[in-house]
Amino acid sequence: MTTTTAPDANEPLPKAYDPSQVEPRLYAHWEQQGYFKADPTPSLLPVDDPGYRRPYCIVIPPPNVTGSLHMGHAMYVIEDVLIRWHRMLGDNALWLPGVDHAGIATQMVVEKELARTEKKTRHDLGREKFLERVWAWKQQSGNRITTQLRTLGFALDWSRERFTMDAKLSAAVVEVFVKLYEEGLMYRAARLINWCPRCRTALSDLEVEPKEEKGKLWDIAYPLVDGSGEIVVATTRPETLLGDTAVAVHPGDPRYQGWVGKKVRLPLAPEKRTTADAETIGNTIPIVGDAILVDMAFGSGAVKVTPGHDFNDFETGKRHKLPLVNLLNPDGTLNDNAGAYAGKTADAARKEVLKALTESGALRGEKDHVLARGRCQRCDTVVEPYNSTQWYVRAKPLAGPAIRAVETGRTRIIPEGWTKTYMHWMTNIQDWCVSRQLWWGHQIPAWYGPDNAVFVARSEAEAAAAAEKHYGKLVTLRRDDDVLDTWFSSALWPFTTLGWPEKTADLDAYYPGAVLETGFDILFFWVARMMMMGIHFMGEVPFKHVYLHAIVRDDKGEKMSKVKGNVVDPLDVIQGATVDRLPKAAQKQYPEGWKPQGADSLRFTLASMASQGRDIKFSMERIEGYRAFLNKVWNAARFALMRVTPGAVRPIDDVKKDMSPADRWILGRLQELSRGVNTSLKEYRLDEATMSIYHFLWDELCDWYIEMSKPALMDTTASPRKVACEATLVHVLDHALRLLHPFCPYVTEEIWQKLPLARRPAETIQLARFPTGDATWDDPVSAAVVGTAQELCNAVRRIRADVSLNPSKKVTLRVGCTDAAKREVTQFEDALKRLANVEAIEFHAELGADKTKQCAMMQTTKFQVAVPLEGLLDVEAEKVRLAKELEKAEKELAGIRGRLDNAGFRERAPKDIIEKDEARAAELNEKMGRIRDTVSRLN
RNA sequence: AGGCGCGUAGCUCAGCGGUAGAGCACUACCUUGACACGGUAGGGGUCGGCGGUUCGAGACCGCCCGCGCCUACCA
Repeated sequence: MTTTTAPDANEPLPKAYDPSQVEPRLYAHWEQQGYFKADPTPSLLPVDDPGYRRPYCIVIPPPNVTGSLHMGHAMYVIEDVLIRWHRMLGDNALWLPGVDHAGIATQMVVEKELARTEKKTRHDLGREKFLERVWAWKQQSGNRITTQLRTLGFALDWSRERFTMDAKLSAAVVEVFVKLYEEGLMYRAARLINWCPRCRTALSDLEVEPKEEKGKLWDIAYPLVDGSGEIVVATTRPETLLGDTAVAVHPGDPRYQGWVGKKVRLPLAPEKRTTADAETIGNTIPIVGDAILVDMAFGSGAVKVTPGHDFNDFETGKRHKLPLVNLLNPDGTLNDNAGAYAGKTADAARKEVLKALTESGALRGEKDHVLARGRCQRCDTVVEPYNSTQWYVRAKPLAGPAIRAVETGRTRIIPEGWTKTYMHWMTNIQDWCVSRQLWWGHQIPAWYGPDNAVFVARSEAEAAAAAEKHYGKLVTLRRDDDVLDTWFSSALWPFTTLGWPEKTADLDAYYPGAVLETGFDILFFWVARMMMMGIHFMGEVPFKHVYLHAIVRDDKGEKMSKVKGNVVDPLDVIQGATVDRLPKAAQKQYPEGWKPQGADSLRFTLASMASQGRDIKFSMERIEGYRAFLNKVWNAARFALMRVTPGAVRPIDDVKKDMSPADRWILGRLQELSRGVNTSLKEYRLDEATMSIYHFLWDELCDWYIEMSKPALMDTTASPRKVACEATLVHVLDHALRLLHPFCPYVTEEIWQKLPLARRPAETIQLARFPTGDATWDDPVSAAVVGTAQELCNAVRRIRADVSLNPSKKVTLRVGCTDAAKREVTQFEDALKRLANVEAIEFHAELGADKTKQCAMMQTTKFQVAVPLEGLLDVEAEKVRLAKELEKAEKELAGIRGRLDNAGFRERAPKDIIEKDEARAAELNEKMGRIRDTVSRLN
């Protein structure tokens, strides 16, 4: 295996950058060298100790252990950028990797597999054998995720990799459960929950997705028992009438004055129904008055009340002490309370109920109605409100401190707009149902005695001891079958991963984390709950910042999902993919499949799109564009390595006196860039940072600095100017690569290792200091000089293009300008000749008529530029061209004039704005005068 | 129903009180000794609509239209 990071410096770089030749080799080397491994020791020293290093910790949002990364996960690049940036700043950075057991999702996958291959259910196997299968599945597929994370180049400390079901983390979950129980924050209660009949488990509110569908609203007449009339109720679920235990009307409704207290007979309902309290009731139910449930204006103003199968009705039932009739079996079929309909599914029962009601004449109307039904987030099955006994976390006492932590700024949410959403949810928080009727997960540490007395304990032995004390004798205990919601263990992730409940050095050094970075879609699921648990168990917030990034969508803006078939595997982008692996929509556009783009291109693209909006649309075109950018950077380095004298260059401080204005300018720009990148990163503006790096490297370094430096670099002897130029070029590349490194670790490391640096500050670029800007290199004077040269160069190029002069044809230049401008420009004469392909430059104070004859002319702020065309000049075309220039200037001047002529503007606008406008107006006037002059000479 | 967000060049998106920007795409010319994954130049926008604040408004305020998301409810 090749592990060298310092390939032979004499070996020229390949002409084009090929990530596949670089990335796997470098990652293996980095990991082997332990560059990602963190050590808490320096952060445990006193802050004023010279060895102290500020901790900077991010725990990864754990992906599903048996899943596979999709483009959304590739957004981890944000965390990698932050970690690499802080490590280079000298902070003690830890990025802690790990995976999550993903209870329902994983169990479902294994159950499906079991059904497919062996035609068995988990019950056929039994709990123990089934769990063995899941663990085997986890072993088998668990590596895929970590391989993907490595391929993306992430600087994760693999020595600290965690899994939510590790023994230690599982023990921590039990510890939290027991503590919450002891504090009265964990309780068991019977109430309606969301039940997925397919998964056969309870779900939390957040795991239910309401989806609109077309349905019907039926009117059904219930006859009064005393025969004095009937009451018509409306319902979207007629079959639930079998579970009705009352009809509610508004107490103030004139239509029903005196009806409250009367009884109606439920059509179709069996004569004996068993309530949740194991009492038997019949099929006559009372009319109750309820102002909360009933809206007089809706329908008939009378509502059937089904406490067993509707959340509002459940509350109504409590208010009026109504019995609760459960109609459902756990699999969603109707039970004996449904009488003749027992054993049928709800849908089948509905049809029959409607038929029977029609026949009896009780059905009074039917109309179309749009309603939203909750569906299981995992399997899309319609979720039923279902009465059952579950474990709950009392949320309000935990939410209070989590609200205050954000109010007081101990945790800051970025972008700020999400703060309001967080507050709103926290303020209206409901108790959290945490038990799930699954097998894969953390089994609830509760044991039940013969009389169902509950013993919550850290172990079976502890529970047995408590039971013995309670009963005064040994009894057989039965453990709670259920497991905890996956998000319950995820909520503990920021501290259990660091060793809690043990007091570890990691916990001391790295808690609270610096930032929690994730998609906004799990703000409630995860972020809010980590806040509550972190504060409660650690006494301190789990992280100082919460950065919520936008969601990656496909190129049409749709959320990526397996169902839609638009999921993109980041590895397919990095390594390339055959056409059959592409999303359907992309197959037409890329019939040959995807070419490999490399991890750096993907990383840079995602970082550049990580703006503060809500959507990130996946775009292959942009990735291709940034691959071209990295190739450009590669070639700039290739050029430098080919041109620079072999051996180490001098440090820039040694050659300062020999530097050209271009050298000083690019060094000044580098400082400005360094400051800008740090500022942007501090505010999580990765998009801004990538844009400024891109602009610097391509537009300023490649297009101007390198081009301007070529004459000096081509010197055959080691002239002072050449030495200074080489030092500058290598220094700028060194530092620009460091700035780019957090985004593109591979290409930057590969190039950096080959640079002939004066001083190599570290064995890897990821441990080199991140540039923060050194103001002593700021040089506005040189910047102005370069600006002047660019102005002249641009004018010549523009003339060439405008008169369609072959770019390869050399021209002579006549320039009219002040002595000062001439002095500036002559410092770049060689470079200018190259850049504009000019043979010779004649300077004049003023270009008179004799000098502009047969010339194409251009007037810039500082220069009159004339290109002699000896008989080639098309006078008419030239007139048109100049007229266009004139028009452009006139338009600009008109705008400024409009402002300057406005009395209000002159009175109220700041002075510097007015002065700027006046100066520009004067410039434009001068320019226009010269253009008019030129035009008149053409005639 | 309430909340949030978005609507700027063909596409994707920055800008958020002082002369309309970038990338990609497009057009013309160019195999100049790092790079055709390149170079040079260029075209293209009454910044969703209507009002208001201001000397000045994509930018701030109000209303409206369109799209998206979240929360809650809909017998």
